Parts: sequence; C-alpha cells; structure tokens
Amino acid sequence: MPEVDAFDLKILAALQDDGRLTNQQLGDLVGLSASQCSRRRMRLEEEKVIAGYHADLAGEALGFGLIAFIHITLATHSPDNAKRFRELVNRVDDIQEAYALTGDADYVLKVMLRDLKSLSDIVNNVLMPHQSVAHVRSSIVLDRLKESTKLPLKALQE
Amino acid sequence: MPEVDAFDLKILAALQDDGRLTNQQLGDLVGLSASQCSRRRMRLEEEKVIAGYHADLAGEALGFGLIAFIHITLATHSPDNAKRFRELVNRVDDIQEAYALTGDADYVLKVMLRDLKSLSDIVNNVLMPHQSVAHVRSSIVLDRLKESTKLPLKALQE
DNA sequence: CCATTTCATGCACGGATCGTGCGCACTTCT
DNA sequence: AGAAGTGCGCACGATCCGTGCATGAAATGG
Repeated sequence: MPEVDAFDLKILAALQDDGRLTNQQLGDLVGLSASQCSRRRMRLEEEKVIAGYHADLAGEALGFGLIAFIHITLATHSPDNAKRFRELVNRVDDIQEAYALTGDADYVLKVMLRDLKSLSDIVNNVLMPHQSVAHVRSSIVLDRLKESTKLPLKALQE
Repeated sequence: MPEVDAFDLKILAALQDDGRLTNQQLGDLVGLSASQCSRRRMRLEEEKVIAGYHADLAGEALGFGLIAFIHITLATHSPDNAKRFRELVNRVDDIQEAYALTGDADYVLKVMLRDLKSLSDIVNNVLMPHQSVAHVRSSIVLDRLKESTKLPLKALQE
C-alpha cells in the first residue's frame, strides 16, 4: 500500500495535467526543490502509482473520426468462452477499451475508427463471426462533451 | 491540414507509448538524429497533432476502485436543456468522459469513483435531481479487460 | 540540361535539466 | 539526553535541450 502525502498529490495532479513537466517546474508548482521532486517522482513511478506517461494524440487530425461503443453478449458464460473473447479483444488494435459490465450486456467495447465502413467491418467480420459472441449492438458517438482520464484528485486534497 | 509522414507516425507511436522519451531515445527508435526529432516533435505539438502529455495514474492505488457507465435520457431535447446538461457534466469532476450517442440513451458518462456509495451520491443527488435529466441507468464495471487511449497507428504505416 | 531554390538532415555548442552524494534540521524512540 | 531515522535543499558532473549552420538531395525553372 503506497503512502501518498499532500506533496505527492500535488505532484500527481500536476503531472496528470502535463506529463512532461520539468522537476524544476514541478518544484515551483508544489513548493519543493527540483531534486526532491525528482526523488518523489521516481518513488511514485517505482510504486506504480504513476503507471506511465503518454502523448495524447488528436484522433481527428489522424483520420480517426468515429468513436463507437459496442455492447456484446456472449454465447455462453463458460470460462473457455470468456477466455476466447478476451484474446479476441487483445488482438484487435481498434478496440481501445473493454469492460465486463453488470446489466444488460456482458461487455462494452470502445473503438476509435476511421469511418462507418470500418465499424461495419469490425462488427460484421470480426465480432459477429467469432464463436464466443452471441449478440452485438453498437452506439455511435455523435458528440464528445468531455474526454479525459484525469482522476479527481482535488477531492483527496482537503 | 497537417502533413504527417512515416517518420512522424513512428514518433507519434513512440510517444504514445512513452510520453517522456528523450529526443535521443526517440531518434534511436525511429532512425533520426535527436535534433531532428526535437524539431518534428515541436511541429507536431504546434499543429496540435500531439494534444498534450499526461501521466497515467493507477486509480486503484489512489482509492478509485469503481468505474461505472451512466446512461442518461434527457427530459426534453430542447437546446436549453442540452446546454444545462453540458454545464452539469463539465462541473462534476468525477465524470471523466461524456458522449452524446445514437441509440437508446441520449448520453453516456464514464465515472471513476471510490465506492458504490459515491456512485449512489452522484446518481441520486447530482444527476437525478437535475431538471434536464429524465432517466438514469448505470452499469458497473466488473472487470477491465483493456484500457488505453492509444490510436492504432500501425494501420497507417503500411 | 544545368543553375537555383527549397528543404530535410546531422553536427556542434551553450544553456538547461537530470540524478545523486552530502550535510543539516527535525522527529521518534529508548 | 542521545541515537537512529527521515525529509529537505544545495552542489556537482553527466546528460539532454533547442538552435545555428553546413551539406546534400530533390524540386523548380529557364
């Protein structure tokens, strides 16, 4: 169980906003020296509180204009079937996120694609024919109101 | 319309994996000098192909053990109502992602929370009482099979 | 066909940044 | 009170950063 104090939270919040902050900039923001920020950052990385750093790319600029959620119901709930479905999910790069859910469907997938034809390809040629899949229903994203993976750390800083 | 060549794609793919790569490391990976990588990276940032860099934090380690999707149906589809709902979404930090959808529901929200009580709070005390909202249905995430925001750039590198 | 322009590249260099060793202040425990 | 431990800033050598500049290849034009 990693210990995270108020300085750590500030550092995490800052790096969540800008993952390429210099230790000096970080120090100015949180009120520590650069060396100390370097040490804390290394510790947080070591403890896997910071899982990694990633560039956030503009999907539209690169031709990925379509986001969709695909709800999946499995044919049976046998372990074998679930395993096969997991392998499928990991194999397909277009699937960005995949969750097992309570409620109507068994799984929901988030995909980012070039166009509707690509979605049709995925659904009809990859998912539907797979032996583990019984039912597929997709919802197309019309508008992105908000999209970030930032945790609300402010709530912890009281 | 930004131009992106094969070197740029390699750079983007590498920075998508590790956003703190040194220009030297980047150069070794893609087969360019560090200075050239620096210049290309600056251009891609300038053109907003790279939208930013973010630390990816381990939600569980920080006490965010619960992910849920909340499907929302609006009371009416008037522009006023939609606007009020957008303001609500932007105001609540626990809502990480929000999309307008085709299909059954009008919107889907992705939230990351501490526990079921927090989910109940959000649903019953924030969303349900809001005048723009007519119907709320939430699905809790039982398991995360895959979670990344990486674009499948490989498909573009043919 | 050749002269000229344009452009991407690698190298060099001064300044910034990095991780680490060290000494100091403060807390904790006996 | 004394010892051990902890977190801090400073200092320092190594690395990394952005930029100016020369080179060479491709495009342009007469």
